[in-house]
Amino acid sequence: MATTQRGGRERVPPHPDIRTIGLQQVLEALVDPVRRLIVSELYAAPEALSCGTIELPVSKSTATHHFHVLREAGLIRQYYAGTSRMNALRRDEFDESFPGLLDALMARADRA
Amino acid sequence: MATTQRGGRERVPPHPDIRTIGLQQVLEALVDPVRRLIVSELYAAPEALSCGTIELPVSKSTATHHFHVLREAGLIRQYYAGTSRMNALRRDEFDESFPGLLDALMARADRA
DNA sequence: GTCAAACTTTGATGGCCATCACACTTTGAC
DNA sequence: GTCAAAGTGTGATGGCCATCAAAGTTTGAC
Repeated sequence: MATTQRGGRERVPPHPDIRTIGLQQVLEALVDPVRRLIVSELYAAPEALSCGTIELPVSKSTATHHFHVLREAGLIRQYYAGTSRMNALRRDEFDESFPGLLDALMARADRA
Repeated sequence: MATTQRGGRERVPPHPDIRTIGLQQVLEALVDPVRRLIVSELYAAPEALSCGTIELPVSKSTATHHFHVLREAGLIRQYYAGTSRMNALRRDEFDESFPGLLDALMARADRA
């Protein structure tokens, strides 16, 4: 009893309703270059990617932190596949709440 | 001699070439809610506004700091008119370098 | 010249956040 | 069961940045 899911720590993390998310939170998420790197990889990918397939210039625990922030800001959706955690952009939903924002940012993803 | 302009402190402050400005700097400028407030006032105004006409929830010295950051990020142009400092959005130039970004952000300027 | 208005500069302070190492958990393979 | 792989959680730390008060500067008005 109470083996794996103790204390409300879900295996599928909570995803906020994008309509409850403000511009401030989104900008705070996207101002970090590592997080923008993640988003641009997902933006370019045809499907979900595991955390490990995205090369990041930070430690694993920091990477976890960044994915967490992006999820809380409504930018990505996460789910487990085996021991890997998959990540996908919530692109359509996000575009509905913030029309044009993602495209405008990703158009410049390469140039610093 | 050496009355007003000592030490290279110009009365007309330097304005960067927008093409030299990166997305990172722009986002760092726009992530601050006070600075977004300034930008949205200028976005809505038909002409340049003096610092004083924009009501801000911070002290004067902090306001000066925010205008400085916005100028360095290529978002506004500043010039003196008497003892007032006027501010205007560098809208067309900025749109050329960051197409759609300002519009996408200002569309949400009200909602947090 | 004097004065007030409108900013600017300087220095100090506080809080937040990205970062890491280290220990831990979960899962799939053998 | 054992083991390795892939992340997660927990402090702790450091640096940066928004903020302010106080003193200074510049200008126009009188």
